[in-house]
Amino acid sequence: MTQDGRRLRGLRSREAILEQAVGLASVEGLDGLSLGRLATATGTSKSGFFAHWRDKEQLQLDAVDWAGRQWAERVVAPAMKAPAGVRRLFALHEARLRFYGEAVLPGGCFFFTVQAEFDDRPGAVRDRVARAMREWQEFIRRQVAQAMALGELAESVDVAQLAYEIDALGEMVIIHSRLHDGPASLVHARRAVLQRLRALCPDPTLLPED
Amino acid sequence: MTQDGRRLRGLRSREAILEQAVGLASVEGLDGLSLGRLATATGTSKSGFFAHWRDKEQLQLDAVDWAGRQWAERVVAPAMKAPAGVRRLFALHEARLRFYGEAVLPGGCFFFTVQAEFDDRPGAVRDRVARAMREWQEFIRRQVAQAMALGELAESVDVAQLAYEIDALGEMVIIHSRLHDGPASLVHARRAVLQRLRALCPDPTLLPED
DNA sequence: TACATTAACGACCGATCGTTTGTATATCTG
DNA sequence: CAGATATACAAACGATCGGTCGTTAATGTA
Repeated sequence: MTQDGRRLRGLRSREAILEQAVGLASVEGLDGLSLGRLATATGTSKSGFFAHWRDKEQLQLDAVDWAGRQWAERVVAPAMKAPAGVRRLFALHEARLRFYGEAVLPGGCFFFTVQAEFDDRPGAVRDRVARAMREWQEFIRRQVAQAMALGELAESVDVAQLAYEIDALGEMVIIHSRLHDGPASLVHARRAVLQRLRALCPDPTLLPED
Repeated sequence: MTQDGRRLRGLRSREAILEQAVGLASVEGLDGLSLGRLATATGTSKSGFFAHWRDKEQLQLDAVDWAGRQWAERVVAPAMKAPAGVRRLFALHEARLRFYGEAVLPGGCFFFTVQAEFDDRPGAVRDRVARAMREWQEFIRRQVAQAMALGELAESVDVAQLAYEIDALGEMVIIHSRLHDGPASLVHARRAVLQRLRALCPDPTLLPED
């Protein structure tokens, strides 16, 4: 298993295809994305895909995983550098907004598009997406709980409730920024969470003023 | 223009088709919805559509209008019965959650699905959807401004900011309730807005406690 | 009554969909 | 080196897509 030559080339093009697939799917969805257009975008042939994946659904499942890894690297990892507690919680929110603002994906957010697409459609893809989103929300809840354990959030805080609000305010940026106000919604989403955390934090100086 | 017989039958089936189209589109989107499946669902033939609409896009535009009227009747109108101010603002939020909770549309919310579908796709449908959503958000902002004018909200409130938060918390219910926690997200969304309004209202007794 | 309009249909069009098949070739394994 | 494996392709499959055409019958208008 020297993993080079033919094997390595296979892995490389596999990754390249998945990257393109995630980008395109962030715009038109995982089902809206057709193999023909994906082939054109990657400069390959439709039939070549079936050397890597049994059918379209397998490719979709791998695309979900790839997008999850990208999110972990570009959003979660940078935020984890901040000290645990409300600062890390807010860093997480800011990292997400930065990911959107920098237009890393042409459609803004892969998971948002795919959630809206599959939330009513049973199947393996929906299950995989749901699991990823559950893990993400569980992760936010852990950060909230940790901040509370550190005494950086009022004891009256409902963990699930606050986690829900932070996630909702972040996710809605996608729709609002693309359909109308553009960067203004980024500002709204940032301030909404910042003010909320400052109001609940016994030591507001841990967070920026505005 | 006696408006009966042939003419009336045309209007009736037109409305029936649009109702089906909005329901189906709330699940699979306006483009995801195919004319063949719409024909099956309405018990008519594909080609019959072209007696009512020039092409698929015209049907999509009318579907957007139809969904807007439904929203006005089933969400806005009931809320307007509440007295102006924070009570009407919260009634609006509750009416929306009721609309979702009662599953009036099989996909939960037509506009949510269609926004996610068209936010990156230029064209007449996108413009129509964007206009409808702008009007909706402008409407929420007017309710916030009115509540402030009535002295029912602290003067420090940023109108656009609060309106954004209320809308975001309401809209995110669709994804969360369908993909994982079900009715729990309805509770979260209700409490989030209720607590926010109570905190900003000089006379919290105007609003329910929980 | 005579004529135009309208709703609705079945049959069919070219394009595209996801997928299968067969083939050529480069790379690994023994 | 020999033989299995993996990458990638062109060509073609049946199904479905949005849309056109010609027709039929009921209704509206004169």
